[in-house]
Amino acid sequence: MSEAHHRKKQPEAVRQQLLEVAARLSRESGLGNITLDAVSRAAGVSKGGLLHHFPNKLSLLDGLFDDLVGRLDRAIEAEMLNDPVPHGRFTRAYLRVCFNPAGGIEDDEDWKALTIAQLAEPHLRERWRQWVEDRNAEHVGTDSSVDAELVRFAVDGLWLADLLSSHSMDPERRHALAERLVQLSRS
Amino acid sequence: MSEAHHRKKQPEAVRQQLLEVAARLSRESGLGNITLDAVSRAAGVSKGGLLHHFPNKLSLLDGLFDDLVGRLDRAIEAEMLNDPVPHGRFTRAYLRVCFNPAGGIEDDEDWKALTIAQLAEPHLRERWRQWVEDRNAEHVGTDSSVDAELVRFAVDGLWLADLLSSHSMDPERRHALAERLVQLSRS
DNA sequence: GACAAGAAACCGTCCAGACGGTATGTTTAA
DNA sequence: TTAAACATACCGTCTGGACGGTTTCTTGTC
Repeated sequence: MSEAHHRKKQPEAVRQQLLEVAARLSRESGLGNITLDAVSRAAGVSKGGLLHHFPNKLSLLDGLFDDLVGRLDRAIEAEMLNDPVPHGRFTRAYLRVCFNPAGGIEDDEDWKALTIAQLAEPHLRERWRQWVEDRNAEHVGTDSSVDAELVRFAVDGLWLADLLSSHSMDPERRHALAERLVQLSRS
Repeated sequence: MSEAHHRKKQPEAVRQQLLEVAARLSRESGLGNITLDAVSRAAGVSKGGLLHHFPNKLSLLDGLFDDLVGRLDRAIEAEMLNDPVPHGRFTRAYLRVCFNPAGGIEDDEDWKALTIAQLAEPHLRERWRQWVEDRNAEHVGTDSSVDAELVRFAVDGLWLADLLSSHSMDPERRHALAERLVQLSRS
């Protein structure tokens, strides 16, 4: 008859907590190396409790993906609402969300490392592929120019560099680069 | 008294075979999920044999990294020898090596997936970070302009897109993009 | 509003298999 | 003969997850 057993039930909070802990642990030791034991322990939940929310390990990883993509989608959508120019709108929103340190998405460092970890898992890489494909198809009318594509590639590259580099880039240079990319997205 | 025991000894070939198999398996199931058993079995070597070449799992992963970076360095260096213009030379070589399907590096698909997998492993991510930093420092005199940096970012982004997309990009568009990037590297 | 009754949200235990690694033997090459 | 290049057997630990309980929440009924 443990104390934990008697605490108030708060399924959504526990679920979120599990996802956050899993994300943090995967940053420290790699997504493939996290264990249900470690996640549940660090989240203050029994393994049975974890397995109640995510019936197996794969579904936990999928949950991580869904959560991340959901936040990303919402952040992009919010940015797009502030942009009156249709042409290249999605590309600019993508740029701003990925570019800004903590712009639109919380846990900036965390979610980058998490994304990379997901790209390494073949199953989740396929889901990312699908996401990119869907986004491109969705905005094919406004964001399919060569320039727009180039901008998005550069954003991805800088995103990668951000993840790798220990010290962030020179802010001024960073800003200049961002301006230039925005300009390219309008051409 | 197994057959394998009696075959001719060829340590270097076995070592290379182990690395290749490990790379292939990591593409199929993720780098963190490969096992010594699976690698040794698929390579036609006993686990003891594998552990003779790589005393533990970490050293196998490091070996994978060393091998990949070595090939990358050699391919880049070869490209640089063909380029008479000093300014932006490293960036163009980087571009050509990463851009060309199977240009300079064999097993094109394999090594891309492997790189991503390595970026997911914190320990190897640090080693990649060091590599990038060293290359940038080495060519700081010729390849540190904003444009050069932008080109390298775009290359990384396209490299990522290549990895994700099932069907490769339209060759014509790809070529146009490459031309443009080369041009940018000269400015 | 009371109250049964089922569903949902957990907990604690246990286990079969997998995994990394060791210890030791055997064969080949120098 | 010696060292390197393998093979075989085995061990301790870890891990996913199945399972049966216990508590809280929700819902329908009166």
